[in-house]
Amino acid sequence: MSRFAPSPTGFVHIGSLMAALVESKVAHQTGGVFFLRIEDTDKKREQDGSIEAIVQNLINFGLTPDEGIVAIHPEREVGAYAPYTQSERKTIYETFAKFLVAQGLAYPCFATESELTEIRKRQEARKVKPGYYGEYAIWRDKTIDEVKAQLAQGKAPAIRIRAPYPNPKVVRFHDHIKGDLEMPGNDQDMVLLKSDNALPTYHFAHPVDDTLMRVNIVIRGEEWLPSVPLHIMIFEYLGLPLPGFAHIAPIAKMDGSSKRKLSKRKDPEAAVSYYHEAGYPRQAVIEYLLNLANSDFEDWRKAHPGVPHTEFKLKLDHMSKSSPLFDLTKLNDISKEVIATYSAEQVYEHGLAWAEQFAPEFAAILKHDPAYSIAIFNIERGGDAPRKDLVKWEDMEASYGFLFDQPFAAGIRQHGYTWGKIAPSDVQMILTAIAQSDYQISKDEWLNAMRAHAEGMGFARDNKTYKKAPDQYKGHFGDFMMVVRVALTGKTNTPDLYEILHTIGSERVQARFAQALTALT
RNA sequence: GGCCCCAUCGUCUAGAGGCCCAGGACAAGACCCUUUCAAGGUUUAGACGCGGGUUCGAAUCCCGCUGGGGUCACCA
Repeated sequence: MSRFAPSPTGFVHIGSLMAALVESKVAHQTGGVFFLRIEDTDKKREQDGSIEAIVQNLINFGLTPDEGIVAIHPEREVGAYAPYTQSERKTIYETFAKFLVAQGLAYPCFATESELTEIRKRQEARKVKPGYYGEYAIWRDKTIDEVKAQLAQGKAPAIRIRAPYPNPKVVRFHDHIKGDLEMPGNDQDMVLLKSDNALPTYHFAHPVDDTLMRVNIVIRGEEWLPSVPLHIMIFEYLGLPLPGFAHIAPIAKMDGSSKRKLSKRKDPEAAVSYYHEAGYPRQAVIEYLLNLANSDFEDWRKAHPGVPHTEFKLKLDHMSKSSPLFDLTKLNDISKEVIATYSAEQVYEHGLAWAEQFAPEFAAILKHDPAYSIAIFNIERGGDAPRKDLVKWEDMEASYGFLFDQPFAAGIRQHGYTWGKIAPSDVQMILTAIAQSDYQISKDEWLNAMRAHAEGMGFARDNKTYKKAPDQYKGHFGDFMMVVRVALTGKTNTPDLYEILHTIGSERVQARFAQALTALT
């Protein structure tokens, strides 16, 4: 049983997606349940619509939770341990807090914000460690009457834990990623329940909820590592069994000469939505993340082509202890490989889904004649050497748009034809000769026919021949074919010409040759 | 600054005392193939942060240093 427990701040970080991925995998490969719990105890930071965004992102990346908040609507909540939204669990936390107060393990604190900053200043002046502890914990040993007096004035207390001071015992625990760890025990009287709304802090909600919801492994970001002693203390005060822990190193990037955690403010690629918008197939993002999590994933992928990544067994103890640098180039490579495994139908389906959301005009073109679109995506696809030129759906129009009439026409209007070093008169000669030629023959026959044309017009039959005596030729066969390519596509780099010819059909072929010819005169 | 974590090619990493003058992938270079491009094939360059131990033997174990990161809230 594992959980993904984000707070609804309107932003899903790529590191969170990594955590959710690891959580879901670990739960599923041990026959457990992966659920989503919303940690909305800080009402100030909450953003409208962010719960929907979280669920949607999880669904987009194929990490739909089994329980908890599982869908946007209509039936949002599933599972036996509801509610899965912390603000709806208030009485539960209060009950646990009362239990602690009754035992003298927690106490009400009426310290104001200004008193707290005052304490901090004093600690700074004395050069002692900051915080609410020992002699600085001004409400630690107040009498019941003093508490009642505040209450009578209508003041609401925060509930703080009574930490052992000055000699907390050393905490030893095992982390499934980091290994055996030893840290000084907590001696700070941390807040359990907040004064303004009596909602719990993360530190308190985590032991309570994860126990009640039967979480047996807590997988979360490494930023929580320093507060593990506090958490363990709360579990012990409450008399609850400890879950397992696994702390994931954050994903970082280079900023000048220093490394830092991917930042929500500075780095667009920190947002999970970035990948969705750019049109990276979800499988590519997930496989990239899997590769960061367990680097032997790529060996597994090579050995098991076509097998869904859900079959891959993730090993927590193989995860890196240090922060990896995010590498967009590597993601692109993986994405290219992923798309290369897709059938033409799949490319059409995924590409269209992306375009409908982010490029509606191109979507309309794709949908106009689905069979034609699929035929286009079928060029150089399948077989042992599938074409690997598409990284993400965002690039689809640039790479394949010219095979559709409207984008082709628009491209010519914008850039015209780029004949390069071939003289216009030669271009005309080539096109005139080629325009009527038959291509309803095998590829080899067609290429031979083209080569014959090329040689007849003074082009070298191949690059090698040309290089031996460049002065004797107008160019080599490649130069000749480039003229055909540009006339047909308006571009200098395209997939295989023979396949293009057959895919776009003789009507378009004729029209395009004719258009190029008129453009010359 | 205190506490904690971490440290192998540019990047992600393999490596659990001899299998390692350190292996793979991405990126870079070269060559081959080739109707352009993208691929594909072959190939080159590229790392154990430093200093001490332990040991017949250390990338691997221990100590110190250095460097990087995280965290020190009534945010999560």
